[in-house]
Amino acid sequence: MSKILVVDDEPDISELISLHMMREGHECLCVTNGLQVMPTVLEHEPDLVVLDIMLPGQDGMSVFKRLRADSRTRSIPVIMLTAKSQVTDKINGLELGADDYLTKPFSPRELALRITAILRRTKKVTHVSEVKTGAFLLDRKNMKFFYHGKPIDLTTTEFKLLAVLMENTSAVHTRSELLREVWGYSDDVATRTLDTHIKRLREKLGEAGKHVVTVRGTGYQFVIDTSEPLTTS
Amino acid sequence: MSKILVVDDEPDISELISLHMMREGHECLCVTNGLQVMPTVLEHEPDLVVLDIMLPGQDGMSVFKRLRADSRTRSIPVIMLTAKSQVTDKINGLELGADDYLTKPFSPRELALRITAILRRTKKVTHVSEVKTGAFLLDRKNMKFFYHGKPIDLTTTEFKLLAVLMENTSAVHTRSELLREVWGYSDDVATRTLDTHIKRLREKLGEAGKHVVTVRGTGYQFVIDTSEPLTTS
DNA sequence: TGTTGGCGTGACGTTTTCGTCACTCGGGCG
DNA sequence: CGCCCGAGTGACGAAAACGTCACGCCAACA
Repeated sequence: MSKILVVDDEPDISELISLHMMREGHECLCVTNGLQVMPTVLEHEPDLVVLDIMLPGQDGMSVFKRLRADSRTRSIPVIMLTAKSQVTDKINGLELGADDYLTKPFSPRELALRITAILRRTKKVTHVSEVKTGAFLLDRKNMKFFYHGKPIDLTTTEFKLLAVLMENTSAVHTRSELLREVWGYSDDVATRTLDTHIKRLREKLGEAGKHVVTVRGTGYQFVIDTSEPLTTS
Repeated sequence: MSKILVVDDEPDISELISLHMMREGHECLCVTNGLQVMPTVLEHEPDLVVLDIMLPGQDGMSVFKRLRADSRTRSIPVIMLTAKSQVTDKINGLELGADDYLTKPFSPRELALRITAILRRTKKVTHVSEVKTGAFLLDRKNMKFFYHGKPIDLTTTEFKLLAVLMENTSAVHTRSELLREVWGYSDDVATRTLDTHIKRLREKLGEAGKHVVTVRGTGYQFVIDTSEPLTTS
C-alpha cells in the first residue's frame, strides 16, 4: 500500500482518481490549492504526487519546482496532469524532471496503471539504498547509521537488526521474524541472543534507544514518534 | 551512459530515435524483427527497451510477454510504441507491466525525456542495491555475495573491500583509495592490512579469486573478462 | 496482593575478525 | 645474472563480536 497525494482544484477529478487509487489498495490524500502542497507533502510524506498544472493560488509548475528544490521532497515521483496537450508543455514538464505526464481527458484506469508502473520502480529505491525516518538515517551502501547526522558505528548483527526494524516502523516485528531475518534461523529457536543484541543496540543508540520499543509477548518495534501510543489490543 | 535497444521495423523511426538517444549520450542498438529481440537482449543486456507493437516476424506484445516471462530480462524497463491510439491498447500494455506507452506520431524529444525519466529511477536500483557483473552478485541489502548463484559469506571488511572493487570494474583502485574507502584512513598509512585482506578475499572467492587482479605499483582491480589484457601504459 | 512468565542486564567463555610482522616469492631493471 | 622493491603468505596476539547463562525486575493477571 502506498500513499498518494492528488493536487487538483476540480473535485470531480480528484474524487475520480481517489476512487481508482483506493480500489488499487492505495491511500489517497487530496488538496486543491497549490500553496497547501509543500506543507502537506512534508507532513504526510506521500510516495507519489499527482499534480495538475492549472491550479488556483499557485501555478502547478511553480509547485513542482519547489518540490524539486527541496532535498526532503526531491525524490518523490510526480505525475503531471494538464488540459493543454501541446507538446511543448509536455516536454517542459518531463524536462524539469516529472516522471510522467498526462493530458485531459485521460482514462482514470490509465492513470492508475501509470502510477503502479512508477511505484513498482521507486518502491525498491527507497527501501533498498537508504532508509531515512525522521532524525535517523540508515546508509546501507556504507553500512553506517546516523542519528541527527552523527555517525554511530554498529556491528554487522546490530546493523542488520536495526535495518529490519527500521524497514517498517509501523509494524511490530515478532521475535521469530527477527531471528529469521537477521540470524537466518528458519524454525523457532529458544535463544536470548536477540534480547542481548537489542540491549547492545539500545546502549549504542543512547538517547535514541528509546525508539526501540518492546511489545511484550510479541517482539519489538521501531517507533519514531514516541509520544504516539502503541496499538495494544 | 546507458544502453538502449530499439525494436522497430521502420528504419526511419529507428534512426530518428537512435539519433536523439546518442545526442543524450546513450548507446543505441536496433533490431527490426521480433524474433531477434530475446537473443539480442540476452547478449547485450540493455538498460531499456523501446518496443514497437507492430512488428514482422513476431507480434510485439508476444515479444514483450516473453521478456517479462524470463527472470533474466524481467526487470528491464520497456517503453511501448504503437500507431493505434485506442485507450484499450494503451491500457493493455501498461497492465502487462510496460513502463510507458507512446502513440505515433510522437515527438522524439518527448520519447528521449521519458527514457531519461525512467532511467533516472532504474539506474539507482541496479547500482545501489545490487551490483551485478557477470556471474557475480553483490547484495548490499543482505550483505551477501554470490558467485554463480552460490553464496559466499564475507566479513564486513572483506565485503566493503569487494564492494569498492566491484563498483567500478574498469578502473584500477589505488592502495590509498582502498584504504580511504574501506578503512577510512584519510592520509597515507603504511600498512599491510590491505594485502592481507586481498589474500583472504581471494581465498574465500576460490576459483573466482583470479578476478581480483594486482596492478603492480598501483593497486588492485576487479576484472570480469580475465582474458582481456590490462591497460598498462 | 501474590504469582508467573517475559524481558532487562551484567558477566563470562568462545569464536571470529583484525592488524602486524617476518619471511618468501617474483617481476623489472641494470 | 644478480639486485631491489613491491606483493604474497603464514603465523601470532589483541581486540571485537557473539551466544549463553543466571539473576533480578516488572507488567499482567488472578
